[in-house]
Amino acid sequence: MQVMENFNHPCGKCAFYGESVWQPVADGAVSVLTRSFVRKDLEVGQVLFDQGSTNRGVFCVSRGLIALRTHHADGSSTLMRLAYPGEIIGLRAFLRDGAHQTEARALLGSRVCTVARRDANHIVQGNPAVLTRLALRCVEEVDTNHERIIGAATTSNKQRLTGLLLRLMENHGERIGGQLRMQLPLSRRDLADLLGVQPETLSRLVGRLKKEGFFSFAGREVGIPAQSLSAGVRS
Amino acid sequence: MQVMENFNHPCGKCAFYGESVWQPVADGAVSVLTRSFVRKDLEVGQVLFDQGSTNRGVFCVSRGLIALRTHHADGSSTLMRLAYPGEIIGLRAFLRDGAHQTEARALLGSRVCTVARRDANHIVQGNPAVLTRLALRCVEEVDTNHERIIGAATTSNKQRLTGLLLRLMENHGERIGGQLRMQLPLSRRDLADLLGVQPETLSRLVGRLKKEGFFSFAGREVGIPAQSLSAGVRS
DNA sequence: CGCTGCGTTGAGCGCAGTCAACGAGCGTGG
DNA sequence: CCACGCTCGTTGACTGCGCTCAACGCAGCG
Repeated sequence: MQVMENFNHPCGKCAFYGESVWQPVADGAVSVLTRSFVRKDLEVGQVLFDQGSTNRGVFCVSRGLIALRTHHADGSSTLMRLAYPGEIIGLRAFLRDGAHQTEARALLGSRVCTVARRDANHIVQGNPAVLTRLALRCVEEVDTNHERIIGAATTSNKQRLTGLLLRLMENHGERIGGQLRMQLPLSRRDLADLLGVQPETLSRLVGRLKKEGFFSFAGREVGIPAQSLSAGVRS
Repeated sequence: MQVMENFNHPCGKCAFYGESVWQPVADGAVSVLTRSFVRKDLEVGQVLFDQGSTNRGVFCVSRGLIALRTHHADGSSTLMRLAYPGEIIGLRAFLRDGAHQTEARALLGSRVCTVARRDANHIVQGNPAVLTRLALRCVEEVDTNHERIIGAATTSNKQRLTGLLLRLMENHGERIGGQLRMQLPLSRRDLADLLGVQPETLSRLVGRLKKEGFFSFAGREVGIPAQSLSAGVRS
């Protein structure tokens, strides 16, 4: 059995310790890590970092849900990514030592663990295994983007909305009677942004799904038959 | 003035030596690098690696143009990326030590330099600066994907085709009289794939651009007024 | 009370997907 | 040599979806 706790390590009690990018840190470096390790709780809607701001460290989501959004010159915005617990955010800006391309905002009450830039750099230089893990996170991000690009090119908006709702249901759904129900963590506008369509179009897509009967909608409440998810739906 | 050549280093005579991911390799490690360094010339249409094949090393484009394409279960495919000289390909599969998600095929006569997987791993472990450069390449890939996703969500197909043609013109255009001309390295189908539209739609987009007068098309020959590119067109 | 943001609905329209047909170019094989 | 099949690219006709503008209901809040 794998060691799942390490009481000296700041991530030692985290549910994602095994996959933590800081897990390889050991010995003397642990004290450097602990020194600059900050847990920060975020209210719904609170901003962790702004688009264009300079990176202040490596951020790891510990609890809740963070939206990464880029704002465009014309005032519109695109929701690029949802970051769940265990995921790293702001990684690109950290690695290139530059400005954040996205804004990070809490969609739910959240906790984010930060390792300050200076110390994170120091640790990374002394421990290549950490850099390896960071690079792998980056690779995963490319994978996610590829899936999104391919999805946009090969599947209809209705299909993509269905897939998105099922994925959200996996993370936020609870069984209530014969139904799986969730409170959507996203506004309609955010859902539209994720699919790359206009809010009006999203509203019509939702209407079509509702009419087809599988999904039920009431505001941000969404429900589906309870056994649907276990039936091999891909994340 | 920066040192642009290093006769001991296998990349020493390459035009992209300064930015090479192997540039930090020095001393004894250079011999390891040199030992497993292979230059391979590719004919038009030749495949460097297949989708699903296991990674054999780190590939760097030295000359020509490589298309990275993913094939889908239904037989269709999506052109994910064009790799120009100086760019690394197959990086994700190398970092995660897994199968390639894309097929790499030469669109022009090309040269690709390969460092075999085993030695590349060895070098990376002994030299964190190399891993840092690899991670930065990965970050750039995420940036490119973000631009593509944002472009798809915020601009029309006609605009995106225009932008794509201008970028291609920067790389392949030659001044002939009062015109900038190029031979497109891509088929119509590939252009359509890059934009995420059907071939018929691409044909009509080309037709519309031709009618508007700025671009001229004759098969794969494309021309624009010569002064257009210097006028601050963004890549 | 009016303001603002969110979400929905309706009308109109342009564009992209789909299916089909066709021509040009090219290599193969009789 | 021509016939044939093939890929590539274009064009036409049709359909339906998504964008745009507009109006409206609703809730929260000053």
